[in-house]
Amino acid sequence: MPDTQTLHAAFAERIAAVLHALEMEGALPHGASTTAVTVEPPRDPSHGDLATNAAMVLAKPAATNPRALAEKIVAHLEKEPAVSRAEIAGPGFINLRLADSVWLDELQVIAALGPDYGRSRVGAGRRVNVEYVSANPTGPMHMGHCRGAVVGDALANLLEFVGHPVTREYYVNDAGAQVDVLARSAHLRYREALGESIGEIPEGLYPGDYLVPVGKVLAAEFGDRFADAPEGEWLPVFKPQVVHAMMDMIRSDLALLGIEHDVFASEAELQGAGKPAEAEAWMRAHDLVFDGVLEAPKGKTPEDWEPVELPLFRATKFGDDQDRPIRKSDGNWTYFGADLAYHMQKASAADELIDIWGADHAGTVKRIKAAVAALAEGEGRAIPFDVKLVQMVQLLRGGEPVKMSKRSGTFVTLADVVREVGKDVVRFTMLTRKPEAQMEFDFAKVVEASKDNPVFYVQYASARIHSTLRKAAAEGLGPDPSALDRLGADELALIKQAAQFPRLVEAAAAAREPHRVAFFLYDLAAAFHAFWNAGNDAPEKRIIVTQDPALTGARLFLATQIGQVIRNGLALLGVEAVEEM
RNA sequence: GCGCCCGUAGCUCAGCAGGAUAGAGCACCAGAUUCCUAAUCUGGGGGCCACAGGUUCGAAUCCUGUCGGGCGCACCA
Repeated sequence: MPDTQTLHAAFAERIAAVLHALEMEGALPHGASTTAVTVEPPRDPSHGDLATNAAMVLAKPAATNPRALAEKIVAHLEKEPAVSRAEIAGPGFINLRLADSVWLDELQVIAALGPDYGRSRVGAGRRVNVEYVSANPTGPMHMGHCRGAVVGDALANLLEFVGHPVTREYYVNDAGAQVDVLARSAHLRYREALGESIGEIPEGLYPGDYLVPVGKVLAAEFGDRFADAPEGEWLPVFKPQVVHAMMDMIRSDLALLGIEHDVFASEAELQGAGKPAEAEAWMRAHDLVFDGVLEAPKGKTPEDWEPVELPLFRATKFGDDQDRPIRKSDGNWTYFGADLAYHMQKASAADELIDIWGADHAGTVKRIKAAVAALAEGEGRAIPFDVKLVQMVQLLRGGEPVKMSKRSGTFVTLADVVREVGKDVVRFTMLTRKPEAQMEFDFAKVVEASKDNPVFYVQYASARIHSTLRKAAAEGLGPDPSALDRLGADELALIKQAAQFPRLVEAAAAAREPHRVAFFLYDLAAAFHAFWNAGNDAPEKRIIVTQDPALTGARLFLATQIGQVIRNGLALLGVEAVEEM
């Protein structure tokens, strides 16, 4: 079953076989490196369906010139039945044109594999842990979290699709000072629920209304027992409860986007289980942590700077600018100290790690990468680790910036946005820009029903295909592959474009760039619309040609498979393919 | 002062682990279209890929430096 063999991979193998044959003939030296040989579709379709640089790369080791070598390669390739033409071009490229049957067969492959078309095994079962969102559990999700959530989720989908077992993980920062603030804020709401007039929420506490119901729950559970009690009594009781309530809220916000994590890792539990201490011991045993004194920061020295001896991780040994403290002078773990232990924990159950962070955390990338590198060195195994930084999203409404401030509690929540424009629009839009570039999200534009709006444009292609199928069915016509040879050049071009999907998926997964799928879909939708539009002027080019059922069947079959590829691509993005609009 | 990201058409952005003449959309220009397969279509102009070096058969892509923009630089999270 060639379910993992993409068309392009198959041809890459055939070309490799040709090179091997040439080696046996003595035209190529034994053991010449072929790693630089590429087999890929040329940018300009007039150059053919596939091109290889083999002759250029291997000319030097073969002690000949590229064109001479190319001729030998071409002689072999021309014998391949699937190759209709092989020619030498430019400095020594070999351009291949594939037989039409190859593409028509690919259409059948799409039909046979359905939702699995594009699935691959290149991930080879390597376990990947993708940590994303990880918003502090101090309030509802707002739009600042949205992009990372979508990018992380789509990336997880993509990695799964190419054969990685994926763990979707959320790190809950429930051990720091901000959750104390949260618990204090909740305590105020608790007193409010007991009938006390609390007035303005004091500076430094969370003012959001979302804590009101939490206060009521606490009041119902504890009565007035903690109303006037010292903080030391209620804080340890309130904190886990409030965090739990926040996480419930966050989970339901994420569910609106169709996001569900496999693991919620609690920083407090991690610390409670002594993981940071274990990590420190391991690091000390490997001479990766030592007691030392930090230099004052260069450039701007804080007034209250004083040298203190702290346990430091040797981050500089792994490319960071500074060694990093893992514990504070009060003995508590630093955020980094806990995070280091957390990454060790993740690495113990995965072969590769990916973190999706907001760009505001860019400054801490080096230290965590250093930590994982140190772990890898200590364990003597490679631990591939990527930190993807996601830039902030500027919210606009008709071109005007939407201001939000967490302090005043007027931030735009994710739930509001999803309610206003819909999950699919949010998800797709977040993927229409590479994550490391800033983007704008304009409420007016993302719901526009026009060609300028990629979400609409792709969805419309899907809807159009389905409406055509419905119309055909009403006339007693349906997809039928028995006369695919009736399809012409325009149709073949469309198939060729759709057939790039498996290759694109692998490339997007390898580069960890799910946005490539969104761009691919936009291009494919554009090609389909152009195909469709040809029928406006020339009725014989329409998909449904009532007087020619055989041709109609073939075109409906084609349209169905294009729709399948669009559906598969959208599924990776977590967007549903609509059947009508 | 240092680090990270970005710099591609007037604007918003792609550019597939280095490939052939750098691509889309918007805007602009010129045509077509009132058709019903609703939410237009076809074509065109427009570029020193920020700049300068380097690596090599070949660079928007990799390396170094410069300039410009954004973000970050605590024992914070």
